[in-house]
Amino acid sequence: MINALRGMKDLTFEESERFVHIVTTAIGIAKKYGYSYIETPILEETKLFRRSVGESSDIVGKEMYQFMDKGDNDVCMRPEGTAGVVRSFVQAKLDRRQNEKFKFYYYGPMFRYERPQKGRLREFHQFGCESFGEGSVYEDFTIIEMIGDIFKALGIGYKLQINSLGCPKCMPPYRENLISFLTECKDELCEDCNRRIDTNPIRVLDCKNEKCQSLLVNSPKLINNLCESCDNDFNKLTTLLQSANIDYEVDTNLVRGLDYYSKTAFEFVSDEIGSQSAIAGGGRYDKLVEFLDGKPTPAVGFALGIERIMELVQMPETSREGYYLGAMDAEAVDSLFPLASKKRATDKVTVEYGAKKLKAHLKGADKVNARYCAVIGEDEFRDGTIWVKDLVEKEEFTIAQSEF
RNA sequence: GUAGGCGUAGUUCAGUUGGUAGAGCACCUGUUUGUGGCACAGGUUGUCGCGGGUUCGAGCCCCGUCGCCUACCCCA
Repeated sequence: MINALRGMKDLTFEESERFVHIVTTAIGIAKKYGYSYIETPILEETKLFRRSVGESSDIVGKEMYQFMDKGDNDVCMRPEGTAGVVRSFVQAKLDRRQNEKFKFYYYGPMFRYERPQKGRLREFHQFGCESFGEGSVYEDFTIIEMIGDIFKALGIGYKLQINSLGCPKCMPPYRENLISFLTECKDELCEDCNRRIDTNPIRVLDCKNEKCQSLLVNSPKLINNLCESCDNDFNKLTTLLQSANIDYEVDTNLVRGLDYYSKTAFEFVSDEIGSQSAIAGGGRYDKLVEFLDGKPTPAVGFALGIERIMELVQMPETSREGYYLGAMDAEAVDSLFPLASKKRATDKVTVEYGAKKLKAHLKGADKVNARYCAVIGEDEFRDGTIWVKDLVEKEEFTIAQSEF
């Protein structure tokens, strides 16, 4: 027997229904916010992710599904969605159309070569949105509000954490500041953090090590060292969230795992799904379009993890629906098909091809959760009629096949 | 990559100090020759993950291996 690869899952029945429910709910809301669908390839040149996601991230450092294809191209299964959308945006020269806004939503599989655990798969699915050309913090607010709408529509509880990562004006001086702080207490920090001081000092902030965290209480906070523009935007964002009654907490240690974020960063978390608690994350990435050879274009985006959300949504109980058609004698089976074709114009129809006893048909109708069980037996076949039973109201009647 | 837990029927699981495997659910049949869900009665289903070792004898003990889960790391 051949099994699915490690960290990859098949979805069927109730699970696949839930998956589709999440995607269609998110699409409906994204459309109301003016987003249109973008489909980009799953396979991209590896350097796209090296340049956008960043060499220092774990995603690029050790989690990429990367290989050489038959044409000797260095390619990679996308580990996240934003890079491909931005690449597409630049390739279509939409960056040249300054003053225009572009809003895209996407969904599909992402791949990261990690150890699977609860809420973490090697192939997983994200729904995401990217908004280009709008530098206003109102757009950051609107995108957070939209995610809130999606979770509300799905009936999911969450906590929202926000932070500002600053911009090229205020981040570098802060970074230097932080490095000197970290260097001073270097000996007491964990091994990983010592490595991070050189590779990505910002990441020390969200180290899970308790001792590190206790030392970091006194570390300089970026939120207190923002430039005027970043500070104004962050304050505006919190004001907007408050007036919209969206609860949030400022998490000064919230650092997104991808290098391209600046200014607003946010994460939606749930405490009901194990240690992989982020159900959505995103932020502003005003410099990424330039990094990928486009004209400077501000942008904000987010992605939500469909499998993680699947753990949280309850589907309404399915009710009986449609028709089950069967015959009790082999020669009557043929006459089911025109009836099925006709009914399918408006209803769900299941046809049983085998001749069976009435009892077996009734059970069959139960099994496919049909509302009506319709059977042609000996009498009905002779008379050109069909027997129909409403399995909910327990009413039954026999009508001409032409009236079915 | 590291650590812990678990692999027995379609499924959820039990299986004593080692004596050639069991239950619920599901499925099939019947009680009812044309009336479902409920009830009752019967019935089918296993390379005990795989390979080796110890033993008269291994689901159980030992070694190895593969897989799954959880956690670290990191992230959606």
